[in-house]
Amino acid sequence: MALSGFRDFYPDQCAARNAIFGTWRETARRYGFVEYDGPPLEPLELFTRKSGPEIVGQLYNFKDKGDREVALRPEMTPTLARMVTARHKDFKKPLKWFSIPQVYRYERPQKGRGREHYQFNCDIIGEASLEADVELIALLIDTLRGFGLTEKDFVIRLSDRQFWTDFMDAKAVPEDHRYAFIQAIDKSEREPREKTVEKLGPLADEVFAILADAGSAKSERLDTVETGLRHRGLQDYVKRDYTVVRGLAYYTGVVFEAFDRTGEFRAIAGGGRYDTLLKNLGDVDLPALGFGMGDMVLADLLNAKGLAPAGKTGNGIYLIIADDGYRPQAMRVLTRLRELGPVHYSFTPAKVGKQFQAADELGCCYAVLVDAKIGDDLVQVKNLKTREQLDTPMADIVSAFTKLDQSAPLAPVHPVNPV
RNA sequence: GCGGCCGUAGCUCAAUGGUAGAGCUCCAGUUUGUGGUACUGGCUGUUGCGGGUUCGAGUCCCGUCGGUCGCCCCA
Repeated sequence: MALSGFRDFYPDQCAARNAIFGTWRETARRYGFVEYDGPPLEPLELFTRKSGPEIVGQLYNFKDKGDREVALRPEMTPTLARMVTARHKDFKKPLKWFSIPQVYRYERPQKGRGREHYQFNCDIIGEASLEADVELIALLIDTLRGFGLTEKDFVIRLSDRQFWTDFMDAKAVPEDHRYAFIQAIDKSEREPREKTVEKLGPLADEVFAILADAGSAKSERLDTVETGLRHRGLQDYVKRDYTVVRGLAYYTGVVFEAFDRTGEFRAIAGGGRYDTLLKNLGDVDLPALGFGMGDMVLADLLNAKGLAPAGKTGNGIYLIIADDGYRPQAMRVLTRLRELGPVHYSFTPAKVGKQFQAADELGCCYAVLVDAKIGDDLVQVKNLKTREQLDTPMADIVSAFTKLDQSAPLAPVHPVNPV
């Protein structure tokens, strides 16, 4: 059995996972994002520098054989920051990069959360304009739409971290209370009101008024973002909600989280602007923003909506050897068929009926039968769905497939698990 | 780290404190070269593990390990 919190991917599950990856990649590329990757193992210090020593409790970390403190990456942003700051002069701004890393955390597994998952990361670096925020949120929306989800299924809750920073400035909240203040807002939905009131003190009434009526609080940034999304026809996918602050300390501007409308699942995705992070980590002053989306909550949601990508593996062509004496000639046919798509055949002599049954069970669309007629370079091609069959010279094999292809597309020529 | 629920065949589950079973899956057949159904046969268990109560424990009790859901946390 796999370690607690880790997953085995049997072929059907692997195909389903790869289908998710496929939609992620396709959508990112349509937005002009390019893919990058980094090492799964990093110096421990890379993560403590960004998040403080407390994070170690949630990491898979250890000493390697060279006595180096290392950790499996819990997130992609520090790696991205390192890669970008090291070579940022090699790249024209803004950078639009995405990645699908497997990330790890040492926590007790629960629904939608294991000790590893794949996280679709999209970041724009080197662009201060709010147009980038609009573009990134649009990409998030289109990604979810790419799975067949609609505005009835999910909503992006939009907020502005800077709004709260300005608010705390205006109310002269002392520096050492600000983290707790933000935390209290973050938890206000899940905690009893009295507890939040206690934490917020005299500002409680004002804060609750803002949370209850997002329209009462001014944010030009959110006005601009909402207008930009309206121009794209995406206004129904978002809702202003100042309770979203994101736990992370490093966000500086517009932040957002994607939730399913039923509230049954935890957040599907989250992100925002982190304009000062690259300067703090790498001493390169570049504005940046990004989001992350995990595969587990997404898969749970798609399952619940009946939108899970088909995990069926198989199909292709089954090569039937009518008599094992023709096996040598059949191998020549096999090589030719392999140019067209996935081909299966029996490794050992078997009755024709058995071979047809095997073809069936594998979900093959076509059978190609080799018998005595191979002496005249003829093979029998059969559509296993319609049961139609015909003899054809090997040279015309492709047109035979086409001829027998009634309604279904010529499945064998399409890859089964596109990645 | 804390709490609820659950551990019986590969899977889903039965079995009043009294000889551990079924369905599905898998494998092999149903006589000679055309498949999904049907039929026949076969494989698989230290009932998670360790103690205790009892004439007798899959069943009751204690512990432990594992799973799952939630809390904490969420970078």
